[in-house]
Amino acid sequence: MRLKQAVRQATGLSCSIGVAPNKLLSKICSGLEKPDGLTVLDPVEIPSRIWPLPVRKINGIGPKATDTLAAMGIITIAGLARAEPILLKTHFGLSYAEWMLRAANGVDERPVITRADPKSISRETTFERDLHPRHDRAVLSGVFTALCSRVAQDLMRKGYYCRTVGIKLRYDDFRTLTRDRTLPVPTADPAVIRRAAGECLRHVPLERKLRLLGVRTSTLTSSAAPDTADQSGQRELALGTTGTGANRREAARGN
DNA sequence: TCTGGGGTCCTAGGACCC
DNA sequence: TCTGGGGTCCTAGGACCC
Repeated sequence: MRLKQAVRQATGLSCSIGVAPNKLLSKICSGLEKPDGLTVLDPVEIPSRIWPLPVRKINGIGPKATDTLAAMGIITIAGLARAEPILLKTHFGLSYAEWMLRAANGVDERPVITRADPKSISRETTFERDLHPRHDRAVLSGVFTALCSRVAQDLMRKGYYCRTVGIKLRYDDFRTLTRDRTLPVPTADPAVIRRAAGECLRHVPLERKLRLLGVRTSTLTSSAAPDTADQSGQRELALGTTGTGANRREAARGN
């Protein structure tokens, strides 16, 4: 209640809170008495308060899994908790099936983490009208370069370098595809990112109109350990002589 | 309920290494 | 020289979340 008061004082907003033995149950509980709710769950109440809920309430079970479960006759969390493990496994694979069963039984051992480094940084945009790769080439090229610049700015502002650069395309029929390339050396340089993204673009069909274009960077390292151009040359050489997989593959591709 | 812009995690195949 | 097992990295796509 003090937390709710503090939020209201700081923001003027109400909030709903779930107090439970773990993150999974807290998340479910936080939604049970919206708006301005405060739900406290004792583990012994799992059968009475959690099991009657639809499976969709579990954070991690989305539209697809909900549909598949419904087709198996499983609607509630109770039904999921009782489900035959082998049956779940055939539909969802071992690890997701095991996770589902644990979740349905209120088991969740994940630690609370309040801060984590990002895994990827990206920018994307949907056009006001679908653009054709050939007829609207100039516009697309400008947008593409701008996206690369914004991603590079984001990287620099947040203090990261990326080693993998990728693109995302959505066609006018809503099909989405991605391509990515991994660089030998981490970078936050807009020109290097633009070149790598352009390379990705060459490996994609460009006959249809495009609805969306995006640029993504991943395999991030923090600013603590960037390679300067000079050092990277030496590092390349050293890797070449010791023979890591990555370096040999680069060599095989003619880099 | 749909769309948009940002993310995370998982799976799977291929290439390559020891 | 070949085969096999175990492992990593890269790439692509899908499900899911806010």
